[in-house]
Amino acid sequence: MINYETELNSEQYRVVMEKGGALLVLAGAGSGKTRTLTYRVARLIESGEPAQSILLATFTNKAARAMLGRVEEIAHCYTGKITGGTFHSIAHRFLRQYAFRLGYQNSFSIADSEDARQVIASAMADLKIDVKSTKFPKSNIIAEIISLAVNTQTTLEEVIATRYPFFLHFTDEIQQIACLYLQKKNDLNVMDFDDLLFNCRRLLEEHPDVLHALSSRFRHVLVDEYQDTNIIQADIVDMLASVHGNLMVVGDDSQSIYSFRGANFENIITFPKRYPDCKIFKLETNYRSTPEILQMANLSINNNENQYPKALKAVRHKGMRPVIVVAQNVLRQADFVAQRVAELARSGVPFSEIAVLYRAHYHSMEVQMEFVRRDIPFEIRSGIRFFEQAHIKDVTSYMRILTNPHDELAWRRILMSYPRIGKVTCEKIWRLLKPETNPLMVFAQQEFECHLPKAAKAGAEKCRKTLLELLVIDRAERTPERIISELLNRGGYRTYLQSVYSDASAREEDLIQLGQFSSRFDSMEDFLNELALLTNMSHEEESAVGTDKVVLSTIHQAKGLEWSYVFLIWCADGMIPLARALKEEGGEQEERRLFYVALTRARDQLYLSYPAVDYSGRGPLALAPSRFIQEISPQKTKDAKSPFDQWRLFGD
DNA sequence: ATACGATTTTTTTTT
DNA sequence: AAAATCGTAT
Repeated sequence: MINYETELNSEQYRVVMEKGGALLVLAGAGSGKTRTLTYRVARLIESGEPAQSILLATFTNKAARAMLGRVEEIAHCYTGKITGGTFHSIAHRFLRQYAFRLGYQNSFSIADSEDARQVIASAMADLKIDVKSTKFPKSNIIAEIISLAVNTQTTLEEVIATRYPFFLHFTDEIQQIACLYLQKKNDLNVMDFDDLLFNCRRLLEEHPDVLHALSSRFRHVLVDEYQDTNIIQADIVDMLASVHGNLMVVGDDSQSIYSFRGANFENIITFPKRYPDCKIFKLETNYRSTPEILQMANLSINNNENQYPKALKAVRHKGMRPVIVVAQNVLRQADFVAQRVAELARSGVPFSEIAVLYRAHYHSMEVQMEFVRRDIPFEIRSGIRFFEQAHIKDVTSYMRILTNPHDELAWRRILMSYPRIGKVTCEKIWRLLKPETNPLMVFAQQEFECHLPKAAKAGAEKCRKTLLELLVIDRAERTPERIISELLNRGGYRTYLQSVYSDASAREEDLIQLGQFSSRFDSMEDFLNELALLTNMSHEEESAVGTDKVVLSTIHQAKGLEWSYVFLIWCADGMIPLARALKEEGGEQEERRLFYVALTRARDQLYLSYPAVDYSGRGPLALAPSRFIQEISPQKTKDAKSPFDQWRLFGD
């Protein structure tokens, strides 16, 4: 039995023990939000609620795994039957079962952002839009526009008018592209990330029997990070909780930082209007940070309007005031961070207690180089995600062809990786293969080559041979692991890697790891289906417990995490807030929330640094401190009440 | 006409 | 670092 009263404070205890109904929990940063959610799930299980009747939506799959793992520890139970994960992965699970009700084949595959971009690019090519002479937006921008329209449930025109007004005169063309994109996705039997959510809602809306089945099943629906949900996600939640009405949403409107992908913190603001009988709880005791860090964070976020009034109380003892570090230039900034990290490490601080945060991935370059130079171990949590790297996509494309020979996107990728096969030849080949019942078998025949242009024959033959190597493997032994080893050893992929990349051996290591990782899945189909929704290997997370590394991360990816020592670099105006983000409506407030999230990650010490001069552009550019620092600065310097100290690093 | 390699530009944030 | 662009070779 868990002793809830001693494990939780009174605020948390009330939330955990509350019977049910609509519950809104406003949880400030560091107030034990995850703990509360975890104990509530444990309590539900302990009080006899069957695991399969609980749904827990979190912001990352990792968070769901961590929470459920913790529930198992404290409640000594099995949580495998709890439906947990991101909205995308939950929606995916429902759709695997019911996609045919929406006119999809249940074997639909998921297009990640790169796939989506490529389909859009091909739609643009079909429509003969000349990108060059007219300054027409690139395919990734079009993808963004289309995605935003879905996620905010507005028209394309509105999205363009509010966020991309300089493309208004292209509205017609963009509409055509969107239309063709929709059609192409249907032809390909794929859903992009947005379709997962949109179709999930459509499923519940249009099929009352499915809605009834699912909403009867989920007696308790819990949602974490509710401030970062969009309209579709909120609708899905409302519908899933409609039978039993036990819906608990947890969030902090001050930490809403995902409006760029359609998140709308109105969801959390208007929750009491949608559920007039809801009970509101506040967790406002901060256990994480020193009073000094918290004071600075509170001071900053108070400059925002339209938020729930909050008063985060610190319980920790006095600590060090946050420090603003003005460095002469970018290199000095990196030098400072590395120097300080080394000092901390020498005084016995584990590297894993330190994080370097920044607004945009490319801000981390100099620090990375300095860490390498000084042999400081670090782990980067931003930039290209593991599963989006070229070599990972290459080998999984072979697997996709094997499991589904009609997977056009996979064929394209594979074919174009061979010499003298480019866009045009690839299309020619696919035109021949598409109508076949089994394109793979046709391609594997030697006679197929007679249809091809001379130049492409050698490449196509090589490709055919590689595929044959894979086809002769016994069906039972056709695991991702086996396929990877065949590709490397007999399929010539190792040679290919070496010829294209300078870091071929590191990529090969990745592939071996990928093979091992895949063994957690029941089948290759499962593995491939889940792949698009994964960001990094959970393998790494577990090994990370034992490894001692400094974390380098964007602020976005640092959400929900904490460290004893936090460095926030590039705190110059224009970098945070990012100049580009300020152009959006409400951009400054969102950037301020981002700043708030960054500050509240720190437990003991917080360093905010910026270079006084930036040499990366054309000519030197003098930088001012972030407006978020200026607006909380005291009028007089060296004011005893200043929320921070200031150091200047100049000269040699 | 196509494919490819050298050169230039351009970086927000993510499921 | 990766993508877009441009000129050259096939």
